[in-house]
Amino acid sequence: MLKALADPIRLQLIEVLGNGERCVCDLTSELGMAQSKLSFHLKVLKEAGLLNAREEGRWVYYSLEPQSLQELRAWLAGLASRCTTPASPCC
Amino acid sequence: MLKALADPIRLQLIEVLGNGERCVCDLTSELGMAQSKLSFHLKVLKEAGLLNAREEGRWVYYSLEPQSLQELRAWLAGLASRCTTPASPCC
DNA sequence: AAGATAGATCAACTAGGATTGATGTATCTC
DNA sequence: GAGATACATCAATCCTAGTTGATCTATCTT
Repeated sequence: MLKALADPIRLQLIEVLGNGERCVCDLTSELGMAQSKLSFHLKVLKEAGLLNAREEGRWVYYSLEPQSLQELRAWLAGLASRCTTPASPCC
Repeated sequence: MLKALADPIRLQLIEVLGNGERCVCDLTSELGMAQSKLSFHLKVLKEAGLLNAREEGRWVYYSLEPQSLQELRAWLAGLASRCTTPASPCC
């Protein structure tokens, strides 16, 4: 999942979709990028569980999956809660 | 920063350091990996602002930087708060 | 049914990041 | 000072992930 987030184009997509659902053609024109490229990155994000796809006729609407965002936040919270324990003196 | 997290070895490091500060030699033996490899990944994480390094004599202790974790959580929270807006009908 | 449009998929190419082994630097012990 | 240990860095190789252009499928219009 984190791997999916680690690409500038996909981050851009996440930011845009952070403002709400969008159809692919919107995204294509908004980001001005080759359609196959966009499609590739959407697929990566979707397979990582970060996006929902809603098909409607010949259009597809993508949106962020809030649950996976929540998972990430919980993970980070867990790390933050324990990470300040000092090391026992080494070797 | 997300790019730094997007590597299985670095994730392992993050998980271990999530339990508290560790010295490099600890990490080397715990993860059973080449020292140069470990050093490379620690550097990536440090340059991303995710780790602190505390030098003490000839040892170096690494720990997570809670502030950067907090930044990430805030970012995710922002995304989650707005992402459910439905798309306006397309094209 | 023919043509157009939205979007996915594929194969070939490319490039950036990871691994490896060797070397460098600093600190410690004796 | 000599040797050992902890860690960082470097150059060369390798590999995976992204890009591109073409093609494919499905849906819509007329």
